[in-house]
Amino acid sequence: MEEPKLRKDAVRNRERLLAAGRAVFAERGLDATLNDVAHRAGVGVGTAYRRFANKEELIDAIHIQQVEELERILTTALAEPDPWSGLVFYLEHSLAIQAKDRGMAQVLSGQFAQPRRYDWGRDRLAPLLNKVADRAREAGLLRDDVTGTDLILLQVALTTIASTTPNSIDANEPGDISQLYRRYLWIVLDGLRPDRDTTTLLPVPPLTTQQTHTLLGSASHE
Amino acid sequence: MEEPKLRKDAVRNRERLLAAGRAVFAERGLDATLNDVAHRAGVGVGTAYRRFANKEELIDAIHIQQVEELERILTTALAEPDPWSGLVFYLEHSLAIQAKDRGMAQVLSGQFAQPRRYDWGRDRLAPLLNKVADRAREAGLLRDDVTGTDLILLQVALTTIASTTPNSIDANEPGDISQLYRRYLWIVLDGLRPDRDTTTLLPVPPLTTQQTHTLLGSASHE
DNA sequence: ATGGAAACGGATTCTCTACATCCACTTGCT
DNA sequence: AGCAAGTGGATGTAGAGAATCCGTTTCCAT
Repeated sequence: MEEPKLRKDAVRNRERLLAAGRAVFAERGLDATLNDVAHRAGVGVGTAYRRFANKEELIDAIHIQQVEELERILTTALAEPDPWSGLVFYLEHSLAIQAKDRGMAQVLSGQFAQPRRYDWGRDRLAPLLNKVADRAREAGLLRDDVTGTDLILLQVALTTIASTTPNSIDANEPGDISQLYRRYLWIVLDGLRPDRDTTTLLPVPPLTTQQTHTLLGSASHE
Repeated sequence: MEEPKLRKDAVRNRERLLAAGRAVFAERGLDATLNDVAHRAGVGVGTAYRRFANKEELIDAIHIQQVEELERILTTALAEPDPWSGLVFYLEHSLAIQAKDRGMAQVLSGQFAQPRRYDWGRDRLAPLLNKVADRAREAGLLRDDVTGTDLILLQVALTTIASTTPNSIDANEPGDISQLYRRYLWIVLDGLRPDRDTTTLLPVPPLTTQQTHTLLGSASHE
């Protein structure tokens, strides 16, 4: 193994940069500059570029942590005894995170698509998410024409609202809007339940997992 | 009135530029360049800048046409005898247009927010859209906690999917994905109907029209 | 038909912005 | 103490889009 072992201050600065990166990318999205991140970390730009070859690499490092976070959420969702509650738990938490983390939302929605860069994360999360959907569907709590990939796409759609909304300073103030996405999440959830008079026959088939990943991993917007 | 009356070739070129602008902005979104548009119009850049002071002004001119188009759709929706069909008609058509016109989607979703620039259009469409929603709700065909602003926000969310999807050349080819957004539209529509066993109490109140316009008219993303 | 105002084309200039490097100086480690 | 490792931030570079300028062409009123 090649472990050049960093000096103590180098390790400390790497840590600071990661934390600052999370904060800056969360607030301003992934077009923030490595200079911005360095400043926030209280460190020179040169240092930033010695610790991470470029912005991509820093984003990758952060992305790994975030995938692990989502993995924990999915695991918890699967541990939930009621499959529907598990599904709701996942969507609520995943969206809550993305509402506060613009950068993460960008990666997960494929709006920062470096062609195959984030496949690793998707490959890791997809099976768990599919299990969440399958479990609910097989229990008769989720309409039977809906799959795990549908949850991804719906999440992408709702994330738009979550990130359009300003992150209020005080979420209790009247007129606070930071939770607005939850309103639409619950409308969607009602649309996903099977217990209704008439469930509409959906006009288009769902995507395969593969198609979904291709779509989100290669689309480039603005 | 001040009508400097343009020369015949100038009028023709203005027309070409408008058409080219619609095409280019539809395909590539609003970050396309006036140079791009000029090229597509078969016209020099200089000409483009003589006919339209800058990109903004061209976009404005196009935007006016598009608002009128939406107005016609809303009017037709209101003429529909069944209020629910009217609502569906509006969403289907509006989304279909935005799926093919990335630029329009950007303006309507507030992703190209020049602070108060597009208020005119919103002010003009909002009352009609509210009427569409009210009519359906009062007929008991739309859940009674849902308003016109909800339709706007849901539309914004669904537009994300519509514009993430590549505009297929041939919409009949198997594996075509250009209609995918309709799948989620219909899930949402099922969530909007009142005829179900349990309608969930929504966790957040709807936005006022004013709030919605502020939100979409000032948010900056990308 | 003709003269001159209007319009045209597109190479060119201007302005920004982000990325990345370089090197004189400082710090941590043995 | 000594030196490799690390640091800061001014500076260089590159690329992209906006807009202009001016020599040439086109329109149209007389």
